[in-house]
Amino acid sequence: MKFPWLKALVAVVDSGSFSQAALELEVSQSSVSEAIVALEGSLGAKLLERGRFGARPTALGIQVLLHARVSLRALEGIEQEVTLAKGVLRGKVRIAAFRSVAGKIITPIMAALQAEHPGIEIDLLERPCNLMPLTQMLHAAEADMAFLSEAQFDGVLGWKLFTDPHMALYPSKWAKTLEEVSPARLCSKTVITSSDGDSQRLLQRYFEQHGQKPPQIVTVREDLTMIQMVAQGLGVCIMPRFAVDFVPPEVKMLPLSQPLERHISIAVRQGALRLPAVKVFLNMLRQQIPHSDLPHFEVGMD
Amino acid sequence: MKFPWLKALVAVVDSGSFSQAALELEVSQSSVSEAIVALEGSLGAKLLERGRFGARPTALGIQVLLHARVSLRALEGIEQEVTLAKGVLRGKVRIAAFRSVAGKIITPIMAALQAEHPGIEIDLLERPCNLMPLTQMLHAAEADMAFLSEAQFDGVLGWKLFTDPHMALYPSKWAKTLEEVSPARLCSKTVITSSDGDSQRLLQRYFEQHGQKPPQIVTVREDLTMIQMVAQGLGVCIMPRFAVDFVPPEVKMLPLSQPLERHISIAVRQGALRLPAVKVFLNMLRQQIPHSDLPHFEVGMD
DNA sequence: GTGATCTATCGGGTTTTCCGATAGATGTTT
DNA sequence: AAACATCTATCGGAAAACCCGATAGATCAC
Repeated sequence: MKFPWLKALVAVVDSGSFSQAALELEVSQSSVSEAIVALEGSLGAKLLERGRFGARPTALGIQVLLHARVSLRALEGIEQEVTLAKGVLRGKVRIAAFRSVAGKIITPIMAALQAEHPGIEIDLLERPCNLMPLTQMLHAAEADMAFLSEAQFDGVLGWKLFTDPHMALYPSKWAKTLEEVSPARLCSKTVITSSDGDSQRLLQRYFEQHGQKPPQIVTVREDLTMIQMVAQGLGVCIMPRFAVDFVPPEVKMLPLSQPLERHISIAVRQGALRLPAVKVFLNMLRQQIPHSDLPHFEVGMD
Repeated sequence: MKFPWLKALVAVVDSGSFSQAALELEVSQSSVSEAIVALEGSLGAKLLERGRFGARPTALGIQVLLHARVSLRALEGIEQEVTLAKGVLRGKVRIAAFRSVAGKIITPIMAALQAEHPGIEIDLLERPCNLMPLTQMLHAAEADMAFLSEAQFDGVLGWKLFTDPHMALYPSKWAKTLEEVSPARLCSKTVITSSDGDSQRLLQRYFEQHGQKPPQIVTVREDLTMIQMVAQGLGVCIMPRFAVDFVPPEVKMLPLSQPLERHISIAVRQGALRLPAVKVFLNMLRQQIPHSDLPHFEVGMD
């Protein structure tokens, strides 16, 4: 088993083709091809399905890839550990997050990190959080950390950061005196919510729980579009407060009388908790968010 | 970074010397030396302290080792995955356990495993459970699983298997009619317990909790010796029922009126949960122990 | 001092790795 | 149908890595 073989495998799967992988790895295409052939030969099994389209992993390839990623990531951990011992910390941190978190939490941390540890590079893997549970990216070792919108860590380490209440965005003209919005009142309106995330599912449950027949729910992708729809009087938008960053005067943000909350949490791939860069990131995060459950991590030798 | 370098590093640290490592790896001593020199050179840091004694890791070396173990173990995972896909499962499983568990739980599983998956090899790392928390061996990737005597998983995955009540071993002649033993009664006797495990600490707390001044506590290493001491009338022995496998007629086993229990659990290094062999082991364990919290693990592609 | 037991280094044979060039395979466009 | 675009596979050769045996150097025990 040779290290470059695994790097090639991962690069090919990530980029979708041998030639693309070669570019990313900055080696020749023949090298990549030979590496894969050697790897498959040494294992005695086919890992990639090739074709005109490029290459994709076989069922076995997917399983192997998982271990390969772990192995390679651990090697990066070695380098991080060494550079840390020399005084500067350098290394990559891969974070899976959905948009609102990506923008509001991670950006300031990136800035702070830039100042304090310029060697740390953040790979932000932005994914809609309904597509596939972000925790799965941890299991597959595709990411080191994942922000979740629920405090459900299936089998991975995680901590709750804060609770984020959903708010109602009402057209101002409908809500001159209104101070809060009851489920019953919402039912009579068209409800607009994000198609990202699992707001839609949450809302369904919300109305069921409060004994209301769900109103018409429209899902929209862009936050700005949703708000503009509200401004036009097309309906009421329900979205997490944290995801709202601007409301025009035609729109009024109101709390729900029956709260609907999500719990923003962070989950960590256990192996990643050994990486100095990850520990530093988590410490920054903890500093950024008061009252979270996050403990402090000792970075360096223990 | 080359894998043989890491293999050499791990072997050297595990065996304590370059030459010993060479024997274990079945390569020449010069190879090992060259590998370590190359590794240190490529990292630009010293990882091993050499001397007449052999070699031991520097502070940095210990950190690096941790990642190295993870990386290599993941490689084994690749091979396991491939052989599994070919129909037979082969691979090593490293288990940290204390003696009573080692004997009574693991042995039958080994037998069953032998029959069903003869390719699986079990590395039993038997440690007294008071010396260092076995969970630490998981963090260091020295073991894949660890049996614990408490359901305290600090940061690692784990499940409770069963609760194990402590029993009193009384000289039969003192206990003709006695059916159970109260803390008060114990106080008047010399109490004998194991020096392995944390029975001693448990007992201290036990007496404090039940408002008794602790009696004289003698700790002994060998279970048989303890029982023989009881048979001789030298005192009363308190030990977990699970650790008792034979009592002579001169000794009577009695329950405690105020229960003192330990919770036998199993903890898994998260990365290890990806290894097919580990999943198979856990499934066997689950089968062996009814009513545990252990879930079933799907082995194979998912 | 002698010997035992370590690690480090050197020279050389074998294998691996990597590259550029090129062949083969397979759809797409003209 | 021919030419093209875009993949992966293979070949020959240069450079590098790997591994070994032999041997040098260091350090402690006696």
